Amino acid sequence: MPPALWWIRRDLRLHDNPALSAALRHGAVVPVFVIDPAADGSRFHRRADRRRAFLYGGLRALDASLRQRGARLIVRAGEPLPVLRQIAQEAGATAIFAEEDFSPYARRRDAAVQAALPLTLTGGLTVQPPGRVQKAAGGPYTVFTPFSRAWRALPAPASSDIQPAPERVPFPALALASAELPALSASPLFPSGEAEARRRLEHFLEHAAFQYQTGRNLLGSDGTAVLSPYFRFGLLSARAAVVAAQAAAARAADAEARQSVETWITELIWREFYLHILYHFPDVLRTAFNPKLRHIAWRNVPAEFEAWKQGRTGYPVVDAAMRQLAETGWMHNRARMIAASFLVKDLLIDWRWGEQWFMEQLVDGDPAANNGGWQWTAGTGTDAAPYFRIFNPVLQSEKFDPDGRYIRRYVPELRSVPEAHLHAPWQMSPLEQHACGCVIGETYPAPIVDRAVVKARTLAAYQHAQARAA
DNA sequence: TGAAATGTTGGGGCG
DNA sequence: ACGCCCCAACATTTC
Repeated sequence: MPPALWWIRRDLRLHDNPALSAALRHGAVVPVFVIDPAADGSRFHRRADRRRAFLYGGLRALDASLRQRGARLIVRAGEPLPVLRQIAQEAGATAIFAEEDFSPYARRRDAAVQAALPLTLTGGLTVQPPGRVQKAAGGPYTVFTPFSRAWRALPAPASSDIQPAPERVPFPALALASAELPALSASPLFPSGEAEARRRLEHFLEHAAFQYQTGRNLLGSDGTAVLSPYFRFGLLSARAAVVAAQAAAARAADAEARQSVETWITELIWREFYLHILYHFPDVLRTAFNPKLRHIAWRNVPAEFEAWKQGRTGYPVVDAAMRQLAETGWMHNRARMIAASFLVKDLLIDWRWGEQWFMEQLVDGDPAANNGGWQWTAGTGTDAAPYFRIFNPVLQSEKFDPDGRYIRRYVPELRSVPEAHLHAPWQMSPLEQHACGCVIGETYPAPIVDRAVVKARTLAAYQHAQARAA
């Protein structure tokens, strides 16, 4: 049999990989990754070197695993179609297999390749592909709860559905050139690779998963799985994760622990929901899903946007969140909601500015999930938070960082502030400020907005937009 | 996966 | 014993 190309994009794994399995059934396999300047230069990925470093680390790990199995990864840079045509010719390949992706760019790219080359797209990015979860009357869901009900009503994946990593990957006896991956320094917090992803999943499902219901909201503790970067590049199969979580739920000690694991599965369904939404409504990347909220009179004050990005808003929990992002390339989910709500509802800055910044900074930055989260926060999206729902950063901080561990970890200027004042340090008297060495306006910024006025301002802007659209 | 204002209820202190 | 008030706790409403 002539060989097949396994075109790798965001499925950097050997286990449970339908594209790889299809290529293996075809014959010898040439694993290919194309460094695509159009994708790398796009609005969301242009400055995202941290994410790129994680991707390249994953490719190096994949190459090492492939070499243990008799194959290797071929890396080429250029436009996908001519590059694939060239490699297919060099290898004498008669088929190309790839995992289907659903962003508008990915769909355009794949359609162009498919028009010229024998490319077969497989599932694997999601447990349920778009189109499988449909309303009874037909058409896509736009509200999460019924979507999740329909998702759960479908036959659950079983452990027998999960393909283990192949023991050998037959590779043609050819000298195929491969480019060096650019050297980018990777974050020590997120060692890349399939093995690390699986270790994290196993560890989570043995411990934190059983207290996930409450633990996931506590900013200062390790209550979440921190798997998002691994899902982002398919170092972990969502289907394998669901099967493993179902097994964990079955061995849970009590109903509460079982419910916690189910809540984590619900988060995976949110991931699928937003991938489905992006597939059915690609315009969400450009404008609000809700047509009535497409023309909000944002204030968009550049200095305030800068303060938000740098974590210098004067609101400790917001600043801790933004500094966690800048320092580590990741942010706790609860913190994402708080920081995003502050940008949109308190500063009245266009949610797309925040979406863009998150995409530049996040190791796990994914257009579907990130856009879904921002539109949810802004109240412009599918199943969105109502526009009048405005987080109070002080209350959120008291509730979800009660001992201030999160704030103290990321905002060193506040480390010596007593717990009672940590969430709203501007309320300290001048005497108290000097006593703990934190002087508002000098060593730590004064709040950049007065929360007493933002609520009315934001409600007016949203109501005005709605009235104009009606 | 909100916050704040307003309304309701019921226990207990007190004259 | 009774009515009155206070107030915490909870429910409802509003944005």
